Amino acid sequence: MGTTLKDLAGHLGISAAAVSMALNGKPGVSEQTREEVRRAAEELGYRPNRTGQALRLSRTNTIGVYFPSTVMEYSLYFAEIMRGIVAGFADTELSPLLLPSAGDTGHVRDFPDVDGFVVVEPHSDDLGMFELLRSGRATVCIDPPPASAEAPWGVVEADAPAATRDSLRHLVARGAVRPGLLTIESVSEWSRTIEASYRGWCAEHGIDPAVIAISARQSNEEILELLGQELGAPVPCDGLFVAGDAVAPRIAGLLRTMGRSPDGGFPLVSGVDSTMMEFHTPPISAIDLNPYGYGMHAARMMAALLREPGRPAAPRIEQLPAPLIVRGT
Amino acid sequence: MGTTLKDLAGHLGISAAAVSMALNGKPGVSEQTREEVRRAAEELGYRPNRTGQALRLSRTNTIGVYFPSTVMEYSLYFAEIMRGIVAGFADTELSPLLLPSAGDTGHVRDFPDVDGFVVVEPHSDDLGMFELLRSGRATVCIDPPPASAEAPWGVVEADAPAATRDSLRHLVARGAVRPGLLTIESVSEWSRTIEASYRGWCAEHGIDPAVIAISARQSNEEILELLGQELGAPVPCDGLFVAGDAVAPRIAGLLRTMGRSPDGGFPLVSGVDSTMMEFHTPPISAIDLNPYGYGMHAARMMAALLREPGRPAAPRIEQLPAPLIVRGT
DNA sequence: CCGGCGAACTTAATCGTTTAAGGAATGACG
DNA sequence: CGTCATTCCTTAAACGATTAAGTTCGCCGG
Repeated sequence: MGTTLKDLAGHLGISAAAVSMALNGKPGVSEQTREEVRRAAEELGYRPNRTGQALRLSRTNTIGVYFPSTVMEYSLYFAEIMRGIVAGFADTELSPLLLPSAGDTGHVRDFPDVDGFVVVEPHSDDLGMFELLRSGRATVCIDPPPASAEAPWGVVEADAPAATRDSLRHLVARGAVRPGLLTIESVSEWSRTIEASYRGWCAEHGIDPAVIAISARQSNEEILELLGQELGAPVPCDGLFVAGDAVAPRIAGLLRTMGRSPDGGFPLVSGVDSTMMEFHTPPISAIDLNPYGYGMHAARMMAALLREPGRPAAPRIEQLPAPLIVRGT
Repeated sequence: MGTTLKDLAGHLGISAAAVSMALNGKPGVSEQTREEVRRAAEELGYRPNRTGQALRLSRTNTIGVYFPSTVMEYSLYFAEIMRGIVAGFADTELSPLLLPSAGDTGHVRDFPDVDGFVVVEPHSDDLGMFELLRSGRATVCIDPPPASAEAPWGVVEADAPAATRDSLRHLVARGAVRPGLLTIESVSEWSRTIEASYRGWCAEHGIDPAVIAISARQSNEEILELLGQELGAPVPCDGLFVAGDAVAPRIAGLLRTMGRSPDGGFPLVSGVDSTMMEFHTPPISAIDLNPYGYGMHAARMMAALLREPGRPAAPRIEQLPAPLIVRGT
């Protein structure tokens, strides 16, 4: 094993307590001793044993990262969130631990010794998430949880209403008269907010809403059928805001078989950007949700919350900008 | 806090040591007492404190999961691996901890208190990976590490040569005369093995190899240029095995602008399957690498290795089948 | 000259668990 | 009846850290 506090103390001929106080900046040791201890610690490569600390302080400095398994079903977005979380915790004293999701049974089998939870996309159909929020431990959610859940300590979210309006404006600018909305699920607050914003926008503009709701594993034939209905309506849907990760290319492919294309009169906006949109032929305009930033900010917020005493009176909410990236002609 | 061993002991009027022995199946307590202890533990909801255990046993039951940041750059595959790892550890006593990657500096800033590492795709350009393998702790790699690295304890890998041959055979069956290989990186043993297998296959069949090497963030124009060269060769490349995650749809899009299509004389096989291939228009044949299974098996292997005393004499290697999923006409 | 005080340490307790060592009771056996 | 092994439990130490509660010692003021 590595150097322990006792090793250091023995080496210096003083007590372990003195070494601890010296290293942690606590009063009770002379400046001279403190400096000597620091030097020796450096020299012997002393690293405090986190387990010992955890036991003594009853604080593990470990954060569970939880996500419903559906989040990853079809997702580049998820990988970026992970990357952000890892990066965000990298310069704190905390470490992210991956938790199994308990979507079905609703029982998080065994709460590990963690100080808090980062919950990625709390979906209303994920029972485990409710349990985590009820646990009383620090929680930061990436995207807001449903209203029926216990309030989290903090939330990192996108400005979905603005993103929706920007997207619709862009579709209209590209010639759409009755832009539609395609959603892939309705269990996240994000997609619910988007749908509400879309309907609000339609009401404002006197447009009959065209909402196509599909699921991730639905067949192309079925989706084609749904698309056909809206495209063949009296006032045809002639543009789409696709709210879901990695779905827009799939829709673009289907539209192509109907003789429609993003650069040929049927504009498309993806609600979630990724390299897939950037390098698609033709490129697809998209909302940059900055998932890496989400993860990063969630981690930072968690670290900040744990540094403060107690839990905040009201959930801390951080809204990240979600700009529209315009692509193609 | 929860119920402790001492609480239980007090409740039963016996010593904490007896309770510990009873619960851990150690000899030294009567069967009757053991049963009483079990019942009381159940009743009071006793869960051993992992920190206390960790300190005493100097074993944290926590496993670092490490991956080079490039793995996630463009990847659905990665999300599935994560899901597998989480699921694989879910019914063991171990928990996966996410580690920041140290690709550039090569210094894993601070080894956390973990019993081992699962290294996802050890890329030869990732210096942090070398350090983890040198640490002496238990390591299981998903995909083999480069030969220059310290040997890992275990490896979970795909049968890449077989997958390559299957893919080429399929391309030929679909009419290709000179099937080419498109790779997106050359730092993984996986892609190196594929390239070697491809070249071997070409030699066997008296075919001039057509290898197109691109990088994930290369522009479509540049890739178009490279494709043009091979498609305009004296013996034109007329089919592609695309070794990389989520790249095939992008290539399909580019080929379309050249008047070629997977279902129109230019067959395509993706080296990595995902829902993107399944739902692409037209669907794209692909190798099912079963990333979820990778993660799962890596986790299981790690748990098994840690249960055995010492490290295995030779690296344990587990090869998972990687069948070709044929799609389209 | 002594009480008191602050500085700079040390000692010891503590967090929750495991386990080696010790001890009381019981039964077997010579 | 004494000895010895066996069973079943308790005591105590240990893991590595932090921290409350002593313990010296020098120094200042009265």
